[in-house]
Amino acid sequence: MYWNVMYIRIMNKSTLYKGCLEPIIMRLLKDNGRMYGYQITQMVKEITKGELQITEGALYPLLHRLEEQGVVETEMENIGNRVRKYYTLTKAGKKQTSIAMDELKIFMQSLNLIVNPKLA
Amino acid sequence: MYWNVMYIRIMNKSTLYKGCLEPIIMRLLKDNGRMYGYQITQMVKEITKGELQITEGALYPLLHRLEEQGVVETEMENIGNRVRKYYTLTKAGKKQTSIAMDELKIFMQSLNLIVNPKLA
DNA sequence: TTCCAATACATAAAATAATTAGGTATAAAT
DNA sequence: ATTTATACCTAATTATTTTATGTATTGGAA
Repeated sequence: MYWNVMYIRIMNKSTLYKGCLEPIIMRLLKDNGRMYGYQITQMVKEITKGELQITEGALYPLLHRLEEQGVVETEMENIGNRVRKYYTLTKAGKKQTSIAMDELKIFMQSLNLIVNPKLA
Repeated sequence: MYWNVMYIRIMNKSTLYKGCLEPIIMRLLKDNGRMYGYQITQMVKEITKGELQITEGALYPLLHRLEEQGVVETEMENIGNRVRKYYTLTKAGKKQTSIAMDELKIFMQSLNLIVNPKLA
């Protein structure tokens, strides 16, 4: 017999990172090589001390899109009775990640110029 | 007689700042007191050396929403035969801007923790 | 040993926020 | 004279995310 359990989800502390999610994930994959979805959400939460929390509804469709586009490739791994789906950057994906990181840095610098105009 | 002229618009160098536009505008209004729409687009372009370019389609509806919400108030000014619409933060708007700036800073720090994990 | 929380995947509807593409008009520069 | 810059605006579309689901296994606490 199976009972569906409701979980309360408090995931969005900020809506600021629209558009930044993709480069964030690419960066993590670049640093850590091989990751699965749930691991990505946990690592982001840990690194940012809970400030950035990725919702599954944003993450999984994005990962699937990146796979479609050839940015990442996947392999399944059986953990007991459960299946994990690991994601790795492809060669093309690594190139794209470098470009994305350059763009992200420029964006962050630009943001900083606006928020901290004195430090220009 | 009137001829409609087509302008070529190249405005989006990055789609990263979705969600950041509102705090950016609030920050500029806090720093500069009284600004009109076009001036905001030009200042952002100038400060960021052309990296961030706000489209009018994003800016004006956002400014109107901020006015509706009581974050900003407006006054018209006649410049020759033309009308300028100046925006100023309300008292409530200034408070909200402080909060938005705190959030933005935390967001930027979080981004930095992900992009520069060694500097943690 | 039963229940809850955590792990682990996924999708669909709705909301949000931007781009793209138009429209109108004045003033300055070429 | 014509183009570019200034200055406002809106609507349709696109993109991205939240919210709300659904399914299922595993580990720990009561």
